[in-house]
Amino acid sequence: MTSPLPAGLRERKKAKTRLAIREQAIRLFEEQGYAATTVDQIAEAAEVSPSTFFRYFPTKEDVILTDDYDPLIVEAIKAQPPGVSPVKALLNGMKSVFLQFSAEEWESERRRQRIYQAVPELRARVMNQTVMAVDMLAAALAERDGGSADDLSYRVVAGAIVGVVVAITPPGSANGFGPEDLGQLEEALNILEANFRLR
Amino acid sequence: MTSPLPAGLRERKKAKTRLAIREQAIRLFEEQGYAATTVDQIAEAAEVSPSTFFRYFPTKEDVILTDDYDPLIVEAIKAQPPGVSPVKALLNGMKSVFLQFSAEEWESERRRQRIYQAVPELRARVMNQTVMAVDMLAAALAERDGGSADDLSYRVVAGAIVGVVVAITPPGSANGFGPEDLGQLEEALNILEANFRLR
DNA sequence: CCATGTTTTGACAGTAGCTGTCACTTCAGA
DNA sequence: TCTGAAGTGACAGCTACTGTCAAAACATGG
Repeated sequence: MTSPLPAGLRERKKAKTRLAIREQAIRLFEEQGYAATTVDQIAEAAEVSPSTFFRYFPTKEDVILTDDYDPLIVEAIKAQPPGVSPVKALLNGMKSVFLQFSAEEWESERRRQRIYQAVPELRARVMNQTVMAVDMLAAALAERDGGSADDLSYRVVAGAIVGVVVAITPPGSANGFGPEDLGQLEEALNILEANFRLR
Repeated sequence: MTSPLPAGLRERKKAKTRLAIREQAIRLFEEQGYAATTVDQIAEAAEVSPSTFFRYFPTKEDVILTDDYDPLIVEAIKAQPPGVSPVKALLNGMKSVFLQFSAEEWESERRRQRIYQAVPELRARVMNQTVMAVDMLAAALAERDGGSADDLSYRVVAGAIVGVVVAITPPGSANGFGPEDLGQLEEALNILEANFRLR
């Protein structure tokens, strides 16, 4: 009865169902592989009908693709004062979100990443999301120091930063990105930072 | 990029069939949209059976995804002397390939791009290919001046460069990348170059 | 506590991408 | 011209995904 936010019984049940589907899906993906697992199996394991599955997730891919904290990072970046360099702004933004992760959140995230790193079609979708983050980052950087998001300079800086972030998580990284990798992220961004003059 | 190697009749016929499938597919995609076009329709238009279609292209997506000149660009980059900066090496490499395009090749490439820019699932695959180009570029840059491809610096530089290239071709660009866009590419890379100190 | 309307759900049918198999045709090389 | 290899087409089957519709679960006003 002591639930944090969800007011109605309906909302609570929905959240529960969604969680159950995702958990069972990830479990089955780990056990049998992504392609070998059918939506029917997931639905049965989560004790819902196949049609209900698609009501919660538009496609089978979306079970893995959903990522809740990208917007949080964007907010954290915008909150950085204008004096901070673009690279440091992103680094601080990412750290401020990731450092608040609980052990369970890290573990869950790591499982998610292991799956999509291993499945090309999922990885493609995630990479696309990441590429689209260039737009968000460029806008955030522009807003932060009152410039125009259309300014090519912002896009270049944002592209370079995102490119570096992507570059340090190659397809082969089997264990996913964990707290122990924050160091390499910082190192890579420092290399970039050390060679940037802009702003 | 015309291969004057019609060795056997079989090879010629295969190339012809492949070309016919791709041409009809692109035509139908333009006319009816990607999702609304079935493989059966493409097969019929190209006068082959549906099973033959899948023998030439593993998936419907592959009709659009195939890109022949990425390896050419990599070669052109490796050919750049070590004195040239990484950014200039990539720019020169890309130019040396693109500037040899005929009007037909540009037009074909533009149609291809228009389609995958409009279809999220295709765009995702292309973006993933692009991200994987970071590895190739890092390796090419390392090989060019005799360093190790594992050196984080190379990955950072490669990531930044690829990030910038991606950043200037946003999802909305409806007309695709054409010869008239080479200028903006050069401009963006110059902005990056102007702010790079490394090497 | 009950009657109301709204939301959620499950069953069913249908489309299309993709895979595998098998026999038939077409071509290349000796 | 013969023989083996490669290309082709028809067919069957699985699964992701969509749409419809009626039943069940729930929220709300009386």
